[in-house]
Amino acid sequence: MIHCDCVPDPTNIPRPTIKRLSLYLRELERHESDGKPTVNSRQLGASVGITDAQVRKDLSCFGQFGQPGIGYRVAGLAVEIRHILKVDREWNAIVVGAGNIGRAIMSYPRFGDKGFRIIAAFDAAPDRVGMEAGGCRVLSMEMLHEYIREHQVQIAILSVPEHAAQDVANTLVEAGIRGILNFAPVRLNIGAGVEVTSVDVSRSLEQLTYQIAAAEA
Amino acid sequence: MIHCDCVPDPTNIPRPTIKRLSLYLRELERHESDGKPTVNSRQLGASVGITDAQVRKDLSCFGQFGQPGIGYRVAGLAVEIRHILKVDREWNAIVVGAGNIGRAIMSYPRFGDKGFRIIAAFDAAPDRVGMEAGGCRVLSMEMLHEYIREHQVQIAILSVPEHAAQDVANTLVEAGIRGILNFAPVRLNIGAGVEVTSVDVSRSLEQLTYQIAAAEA
DNA sequence: CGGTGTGAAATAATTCACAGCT
DNA sequence: AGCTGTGAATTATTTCACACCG
Repeated sequence: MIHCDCVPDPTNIPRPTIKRLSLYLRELERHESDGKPTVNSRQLGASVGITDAQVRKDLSCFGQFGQPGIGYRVAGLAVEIRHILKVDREWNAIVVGAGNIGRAIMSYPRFGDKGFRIIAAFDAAPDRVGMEAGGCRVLSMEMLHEYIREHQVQIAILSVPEHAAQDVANTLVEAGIRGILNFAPVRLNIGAGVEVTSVDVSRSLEQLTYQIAAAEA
Repeated sequence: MIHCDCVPDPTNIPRPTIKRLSLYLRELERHESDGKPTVNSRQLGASVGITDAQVRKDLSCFGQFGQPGIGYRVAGLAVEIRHILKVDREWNAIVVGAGNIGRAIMSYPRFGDKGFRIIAAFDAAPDRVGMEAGGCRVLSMEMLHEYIREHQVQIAILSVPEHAAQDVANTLVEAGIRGILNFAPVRLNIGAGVEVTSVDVSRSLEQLTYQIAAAEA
């Protein structure tokens, strides 16, 4: 169990590996609350739907965390993965766009458990300013820039309508945001240095219809 | 422009290709409403962030849709892609779990535009039964099974709490659902013949924090 | 044993580069 | 000229298989 602080050159770590890391962590947390002390690569793989070899290969990118003949210590591995994903710290997030999706995000209590603190929300519509959801208040969009700087906000959850997304994203970048979780069905045009991850429900539905049809062919 | 009704053996079509198809379609619809008659692979690629060769390779899995020297007819290609993704028809969907996320989905008007008709919602909590959002009503969970059969519901959008997700999914499968869009952060254990696609916001946030940290290293 | 870590082999996906069409 | 469609080459990812360790 070597704790490696210097993450090895991230460019040669497969993207798919990073995506699976989140799944492993989720599963480890489940084992943790079940009180299971260890887990092996086959069990972990089965629970996320992949092979044992893949699990071992993924983890080996970051260090040697297992014990031959035993498997992985659940608690220890969870700590390692949280460290790799950088969820071993608190992140300040804001919601931008307090429509239906935005307010649903504000109200979801589980983000706080995971270290994502939603500390404010913003909306351009005057009648939404002052609303509250999940214990945080909706502020005027005019305060966005200043707020991000003053409160060291690293992450913005962007849930404005499609047509406003790029403009608002530009403001976020100018204000020094570090990452954007984008719910609008547009590709944001963002310079280097700011990361974007998108969630697109329509797209997911389209994947589903394709798969349904393909399965019965 | 050959319209191929027999989709070639779907097993050898790369998964990434299918994911990109949705992006192409989105972009084509944008061009369509801008009144642009044609688009070439370089433009299309640039707008979704990939190379022109990739665009052509993706499309060539399904037929020959382009015209040398010209590019692709925007409207024609959109029709083809809708056909491939099976969004050239109407799909009946229900929302199961009328919490914050569920109601946000019900209220999102754009799904209807794309052929996804959300025709009902269900919740186990009596105080949520009878609520309305986005023009559709919340029914009792007890009616779920019967409703799916009687109304030919093909897709369920599952937005119940994590601990209930597997149970509800089992009910959906028994009732003959064909696909599930899963918002709960669990891997659903579902037999063959029912497709599952997941949306996991916590996971997306974790991808984001990893990327933010990796970018500055 | 039972299980990890890891090179080597196999498979999948992307990019190149160019013949051929308009 | 301008652009598609596509084999061939390259690069990325997964799987295999086995040495080695507790």
